[in-house]
Amino acid sequence: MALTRQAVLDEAIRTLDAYGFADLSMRKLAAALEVQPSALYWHFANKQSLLAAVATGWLGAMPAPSSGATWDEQVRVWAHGLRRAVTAHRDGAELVASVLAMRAEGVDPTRGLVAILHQAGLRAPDARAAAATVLHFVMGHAVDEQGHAQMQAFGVAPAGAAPDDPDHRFEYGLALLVDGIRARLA
Amino acid sequence: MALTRQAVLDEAIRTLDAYGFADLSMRKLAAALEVQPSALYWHFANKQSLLAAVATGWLGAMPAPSSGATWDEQVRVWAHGLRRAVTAHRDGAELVASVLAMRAEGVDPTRGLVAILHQAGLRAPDARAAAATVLHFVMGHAVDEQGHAQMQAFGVAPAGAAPDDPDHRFEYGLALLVDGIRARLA
DNA sequence: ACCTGAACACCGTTCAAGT
DNA sequence: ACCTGAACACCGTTCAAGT
Repeated sequence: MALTRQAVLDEAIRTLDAYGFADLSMRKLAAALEVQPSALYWHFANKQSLLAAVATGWLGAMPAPSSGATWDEQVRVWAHGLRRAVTAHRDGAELVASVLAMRAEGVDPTRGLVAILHQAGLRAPDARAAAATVLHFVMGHAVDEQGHAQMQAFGVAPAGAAPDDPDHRFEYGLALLVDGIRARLA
Repeated sequence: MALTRQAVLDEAIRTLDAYGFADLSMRKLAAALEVQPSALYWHFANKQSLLAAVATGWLGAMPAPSSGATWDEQVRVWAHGLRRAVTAHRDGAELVASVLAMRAEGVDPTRGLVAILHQAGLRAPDARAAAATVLHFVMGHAVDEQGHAQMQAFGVAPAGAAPDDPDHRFEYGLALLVDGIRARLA
């Protein structure tokens, strides 16, 4: 069976789930596919574009904004959708964050949110700034949450007190952002 | 002259400024110090603890909260202080973000901010959640800003329209967060 | 068109041995 | 105490050559 672009992507996600982002290498991936490392470079220009393709797949599965709801409900749905999309796989948030950091062509989950905020009444530049703020919050939270889960899984629990519930922290931060946006609409 | 812990740290920052975070390796650093790579492991347990020490140095230089001001002004000063601290050197935000992600012992810039927010009237768990929200915003923005500056420096300008001013985006996001916190105090 | 084989230029880290 | 030398177990990527 010929090696397919999609087969590489699927195996990359399996390798990610099995070994984590730090240990997701082209060589490990090639070994899992029973192929030489160099074979991967026929299907992808380099590792970054492979990771970008993985991230694009996840982000493309985000739910479209439901135009029937109020702007604040739409913002909440968008934020939860992004969080779900990037935390569905081990170290997914870290992978997506790394892809966003290198600004891969056309990988911008923010577009839908900008439209929502503009529709709500924010000027275009303000809508972009507010959307970036929400994006940074969701990604930062997701990376933090997954990294923390990873520590516990390896039994490296930090010495301090019991940490706060991630779900509660997420809801609190999101509510705070929504209130901040509301203040700028009035 | 004997190799000193501080000398290693200083040279690490110089190497960072010269080559960027991705190309900051223990071997390059050793070469710059005219020493074998293994010599560094006498002074630091591993690369992560060296990076943690660099980040700790930067974060330790953040201005202490000025207790004479209103809470919102203190939050603004804290956010600007963190942004300055992590963007002072090339890829500084990325380095600090990576250190925060691995939860190095005692590297938590959030302590001062939590105190400010608790003093302002937020319950302790809410103060921690709000502080984390501000932290994620500042770090996300700083990583984004420095990554973008890097692209331009290498002449890889993206095709789209002219990007918004980072300073404006930062001020807007910060004002939004402050308003959101205010809404939860009332 | 699609993949192998072999190489190039790197990594972080360990550890015996030297001084 | 502090560093060298040499090794171990890896990386991403390129490229001629095979089929």
